[in-house]
Amino acid sequence: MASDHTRSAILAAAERLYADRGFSDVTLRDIVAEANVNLAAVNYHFGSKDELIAELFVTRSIATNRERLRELKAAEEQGGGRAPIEVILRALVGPTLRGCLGPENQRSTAARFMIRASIESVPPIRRIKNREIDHLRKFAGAMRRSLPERSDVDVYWGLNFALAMAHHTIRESERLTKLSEGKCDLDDVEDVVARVVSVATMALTAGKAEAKAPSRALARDAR
Amino acid sequence: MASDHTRSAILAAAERLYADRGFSDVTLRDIVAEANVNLAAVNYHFGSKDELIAELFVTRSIATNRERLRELKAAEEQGGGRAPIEVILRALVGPTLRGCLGPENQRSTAARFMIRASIESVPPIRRIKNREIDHLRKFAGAMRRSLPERSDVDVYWGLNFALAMAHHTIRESERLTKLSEGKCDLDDVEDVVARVVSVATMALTAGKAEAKAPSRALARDAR
DNA sequence: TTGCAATTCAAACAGTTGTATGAAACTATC
DNA sequence: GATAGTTTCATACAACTGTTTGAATTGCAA
Repeated sequence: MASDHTRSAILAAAERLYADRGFSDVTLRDIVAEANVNLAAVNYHFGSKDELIAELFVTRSIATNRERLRELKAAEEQGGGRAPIEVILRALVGPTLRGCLGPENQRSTAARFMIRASIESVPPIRRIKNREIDHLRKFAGAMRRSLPERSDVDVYWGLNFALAMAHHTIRESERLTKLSEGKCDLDDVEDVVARVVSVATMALTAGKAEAKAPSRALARDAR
Repeated sequence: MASDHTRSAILAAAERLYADRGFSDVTLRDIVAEANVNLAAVNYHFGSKDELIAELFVTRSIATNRERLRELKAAEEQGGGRAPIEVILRALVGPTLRGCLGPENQRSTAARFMIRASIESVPPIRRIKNREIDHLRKFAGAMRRSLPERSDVDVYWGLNFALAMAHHTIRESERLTKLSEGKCDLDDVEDVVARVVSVATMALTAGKAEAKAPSRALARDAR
């Protein structure tokens, strides 16, 4: 078999362009130009544009989920099946935040592509996306084990809010910087992670006896 | 001057279609079919597709902002220039949540259109969107007055997280319903508002002496 | 080297998009 | 009721989209 140079060049170029400019205004001609391959190569190697996008998404989805689950599993094993809620939340939002924020040059194309995918929702991705629910269910399970006294509804809402803060902060990072006139430092990723985890933890533990909401100072020093 | 029947039919049809299906896959031909007008009417009345979208967005943006500011102003006047943080947050996220969630038949096309606009970010809207920062600044100001002991950075982060929870919940309402197997009731809008406001309030008040985070029970009964 | 399959390539295709045109229909004023 | 200005209409246009085609080229096995 020949080297799949062309194939992987297309994948890399497509991911980069989609991450930078979104799905809606990146054409096959943009991709093949960036990859320095012929236009027909996309259909030859992937069948169609949609199948290219789908392959990209599936690959990255598996990788991201594996990374998140690795962190989660490590935490649960260390805690004998019950990880602290902060650690679970950190495993949930940390990888994505770290991949999408921080200094320009060390942002991950893969993470930014995944955020685009979660935002723009093109047909080929929407079709696959249902699987991610199974993935989130694993986190919901871990959170329930960590907070057995909490109702399921509250846990789901906490999970929802944690993802909300992480994704929205990534999506609107530019606006937040402008609004705060640079006072909110989006380059300090670990501070952002700490803030999101802190608020989500409060959301999940407030109103209970053992609600030990991490102080703001703690969140800020956690870097 | 003649009645602007055609003009407003186009605006209404466009808003409805954009709200339902997003900007990317609604064509001018879809719009004129829905509005029962001729294809050329759009360019005759608005100049171009982009100007149609821009007019739609500007109109709705002004209306939404006016409603939010009305609630905010009322609260501040009643409190002598200092509204409780919960009330400010409610004025910020309440109108949007109420317009986008709740029973199918009473959802507002306008609100759903605005959410689309905040999600998909097409060029004509992106150009205008900077004004919204000025609008958010007014809320940031009110929040600072309400929590004078809090640092600016914390206030901006709180504002960011409040919007995050509201918008993300709207965007991913379907997924949350599926994930929770219907346990999270997205039709109970006032409960959703209460949860978002409650968590955002905690985020803004935790770690301080007067931090009286509303109990979960309070949030749930606030409807 | 010869032969064959896999890959690349330029070119063309069919479909859709937003926009422009010029004639027709309407509306109001005198 | 003729006229001038506005609005509607069918139609055409040019640009762009993803995809297909068939010939050229390549790489490898016999």
